[in-house]
Amino acid sequence: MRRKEGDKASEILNAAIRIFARDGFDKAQVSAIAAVAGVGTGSIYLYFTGKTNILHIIFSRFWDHLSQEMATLQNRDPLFRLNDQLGLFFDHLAADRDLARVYLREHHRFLETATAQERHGYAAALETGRAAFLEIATGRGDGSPQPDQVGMDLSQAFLFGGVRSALEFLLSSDIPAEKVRSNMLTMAMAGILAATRRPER
Amino acid sequence: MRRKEGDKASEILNAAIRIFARDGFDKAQVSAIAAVAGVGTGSIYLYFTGKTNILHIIFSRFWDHLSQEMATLQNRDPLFRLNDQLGLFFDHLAADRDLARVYLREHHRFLETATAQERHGYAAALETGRAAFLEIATGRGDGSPQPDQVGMDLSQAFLFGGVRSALEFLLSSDIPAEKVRSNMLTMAMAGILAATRRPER
Amino acid sequence: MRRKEGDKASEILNAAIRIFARDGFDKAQVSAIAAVAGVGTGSIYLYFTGKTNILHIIFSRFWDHLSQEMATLQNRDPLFRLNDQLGLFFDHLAADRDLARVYLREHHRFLETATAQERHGYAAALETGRAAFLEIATGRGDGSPQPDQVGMDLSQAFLFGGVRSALEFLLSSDIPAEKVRSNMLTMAMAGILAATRRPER
Amino acid sequence: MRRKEGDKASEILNAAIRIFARDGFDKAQVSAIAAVAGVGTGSIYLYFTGKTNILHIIFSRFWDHLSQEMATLQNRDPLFRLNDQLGLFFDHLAADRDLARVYLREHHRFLETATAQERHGYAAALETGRAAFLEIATGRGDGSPQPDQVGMDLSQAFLFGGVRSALEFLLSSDIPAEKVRSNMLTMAMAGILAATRRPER
DNA sequence: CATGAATGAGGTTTCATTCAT
DNA sequence: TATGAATGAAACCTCATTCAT
Repeated sequence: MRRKEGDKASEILNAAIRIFARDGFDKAQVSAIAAVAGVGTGSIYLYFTGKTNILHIIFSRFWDHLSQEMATLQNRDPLFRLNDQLGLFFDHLAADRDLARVYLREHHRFLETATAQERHGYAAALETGRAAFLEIATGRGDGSPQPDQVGMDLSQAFLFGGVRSALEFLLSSDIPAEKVRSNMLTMAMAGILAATRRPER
Repeated sequence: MRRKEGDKASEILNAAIRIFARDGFDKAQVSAIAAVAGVGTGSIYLYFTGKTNILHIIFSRFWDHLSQEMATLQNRDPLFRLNDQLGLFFDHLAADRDLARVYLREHHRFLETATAQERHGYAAALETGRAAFLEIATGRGDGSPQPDQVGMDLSQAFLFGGVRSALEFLLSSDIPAEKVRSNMLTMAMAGILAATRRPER
Repeated sequence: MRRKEGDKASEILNAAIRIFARDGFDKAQVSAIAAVAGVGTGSIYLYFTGKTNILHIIFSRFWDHLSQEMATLQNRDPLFRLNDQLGLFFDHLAADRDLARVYLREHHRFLETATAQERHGYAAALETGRAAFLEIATGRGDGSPQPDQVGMDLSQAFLFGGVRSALEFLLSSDIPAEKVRSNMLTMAMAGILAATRRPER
Repeated sequence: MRRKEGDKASEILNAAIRIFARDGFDKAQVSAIAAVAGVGTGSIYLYFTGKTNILHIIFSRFWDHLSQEMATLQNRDPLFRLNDQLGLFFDHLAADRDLARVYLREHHRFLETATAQERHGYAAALETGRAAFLEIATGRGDGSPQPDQVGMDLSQAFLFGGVRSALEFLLSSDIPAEKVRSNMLTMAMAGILAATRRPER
C-alpha cells in the first residue's frame, strides 16, 4: 500500500505546501500538515527539524529542480535562453498554484533564514540567469570591457519581480496561464533589451 | 504638552512600521510597538481595534497619500506620467526603508483582509495608473477600438512587480537609491512600450 | 435641569443595578455604569471607592430601607407579621426586576465581602424576622424553656430561600407577581407552622 | 502507569470544583485548576473547550448522576418519594461542600449558557420531581381535573430554594448535616402539603 | 520507525483605576 | 467637583515540540 510516489518526507512536503498556501506559514499548524500527509504529528520530526525547516526544504527542492532544468536549456541565443529560463520558472509555479502562493508569501523567509547549503539551488539558478544576462550584455557589446554588474543584477531582479507579479495576477484571475505567460515574456524581453542596450552615444 | 510631532495615533503607526519591519507582522508584539511609541500597551487600543487594524491603517494612509500625489502628476505625455507615477511609488518606499520592508512582506495581508474602505486609496492609485496606461495604448492606437484590458492590467502588475523587486534590491545592497531608481525606470519604460506596441503586422 | 430624584450617587447606583443585572458583576464595566448614569467615568470614584463598593452600597441601601419598613409592621400576631415581612421582601424585589436579578446572582458577594457597617441593615432585617419567629415559637410554647435557636435560624433561612426561588420563578415567567406572591406565602406559612410545631409527643 | 483514580478529565473537573469554590468562576484561573489537577495548563484544552465548558460539565455530570439516582427511588407514596428526592439532592451537595459552594454561586451560569444537551440531566431531575408532585396533587384530588401546573412549578421551585438555603446554612455553620437535613425536610414536607391542599371549601 | 498525548511559554486584549486638566 | 485619556497588570488559550510507549 505504497503512496503514489516518493517517501514520507515528500508526502509531508507536499502536505505542507497545501497548508502553507491555505493558512500562511505562521498560522499553519504542524498537526494539520501531519494530518494531510497521513502521518502522526511526531513523525514530522523524524524527517525535518521543525516547521521552518520544512519551508526551507520546500524551496530548496524547488530551486534544485529548477536550476537543474535551467542548466539543460541550451539555446545558443542568450536572449532566448533567458526567455526560456523565465518561462520555466513561471511554468513550475503555474503548475502548482499552492506552491506559487507559498512562493509569493513566504519565499522571503527562505532567503532570510535558510543556510547556504539550503540556498544552493537558488544560487545556482540565479547564476545561470546571470550568465545568460552577461552574455547578452557582452555579446551586444562593441568592446565595452566592463558591463555594469550592478545594473545587470538589478535587471535580473526586475524580471523576477515581473514574473512574480504575473503569477500573482494568474492566481487572482481566470486568465489562462498561457496568455499570462506570453504577455509576461513580451514585457520581460523588452525590458532585457532596454537594460542591455548601451546608453545612447 | 503636546507630543513631539503629530498625534499619538501617528506615533503608534510609526512605531509599528519599525517593529513590523524588524520582526514581521505575526511575530511583532503589540507591547513592543507601544514601547517604541512611548505609550502604554492599552493605549494602542484607544486608537486601533487591534494589531491587524494597525497594519491596515499603515497601508491605507500610505496609499491615500500616494494616490493624492499621483493625481497631481500632470505630465501631458502619458508615458512620462506613468514613469513619474512609478518613480513616486518607488520614492515613497525608498524614503522609509522600514516601510518598504513591511510593504514587501506584509502588503498581501492588506489586500486580503482590509475593507473596501481601507483599500480605497489603493484602488485610486491603481486606477490612476490604469488611466495613464489606457491613454498610452489608445494614443498610440491607429484606430484599435478595444485595447486589451487584461493585457494592460497584467502589464501594470508586471511593472509593480518590477518596482517591488527594485526595492528589494535596494534594501539588500548599498547601491544608491538614485541608481536603482533610474535603472528600474529604464526597464519599466521599455516594458511599457513593448506592452502597448501593437503586434507586428 | 436636575435629575428626576436624588443626587448623583443615586443615579450611579441606579445605573449600576441595570448594568449588573444585564452583565453580571464581574463582566460589568464601570464605564458602562457611568455612561448610563450620565456622568464621567472618573466621577464614579468621587462617590464610591470602586466597583465592589457600589455593589455593597446597593445592598446596604436595600436592606436599610427594608429593615426600616419591616420595623413598621405591627401586626400583633407574629405569624401574620412574619408573613408581612416576607411579603415586603418579595414586593421590594418584584418591584425592580433588575434589582431582583442582581440580588439573585450577586448577593453572596455582599455577605462575603461587605463590612459589618455595610451589613447593618441586613442584620437588622434578619433580627426583626428572628424576633417574630421566636415569638411564634414561644407563643405556641406550652412551657418549652429553650426554643431550638439553630432550628429557628435554619427555618428562617429556608423561608428566605423559598422567597428567593419565587423571585427567580417570577423573572423567568409571565405569571403575575400577585399570583406568585400568594402561592409563595401559602407555602411559607405552612413551613413556619411545621417548623414551630412541637415534635409529636 | 494509570493516574490515581479515574481519568484525567475527572481529575480536572475535581480540581475545578475546588478552585471555583475558592475563587468563584470569574476569578478562577485555568492555570490554578491545572496545577491542582497535576496537569499542564494546555492539557485542560485537550479535554474541555474552555473554562465555561468545565463548569457546564461539572453540573452536567452532577445532574446526570442525580437524575439517575432519583429515578431509582421507588417509594409508592409520592410524598415520601419527593421527600427522598430532596434528601438525595441535599446529600449529594452536602457530601462535597466545595461542589455545594459552586452550586450556590455559579449554577445560574449553567442554566443561562449550557446547551440543551448539557442540561439534559437537569431537565430529567426536574421532571422526576414534577411527576411526584403531580401524583401528590391528583392523588389527593377528589376529582379536580386540572391541577394548577403553574402553582406546582412554583412550589417545586420554592422547595429547591429551601434546600438551597439549607445548604447555604450548612456551609456557614458547624451544625451537623443530619440535623440541617431533617429540619429542612420537615419544612419542605409541610410546604408540599400546604401547596397541594385544595383551597378550603 | 511511528505515534499523539502532554506540555508550558508566550501574546493579544480588556478594563478598573488614576490624575492632569 | 468633574472628566476621560491613559495605564499596565493579568489571563485565556494556542501550538511547536517532546518523549514514553
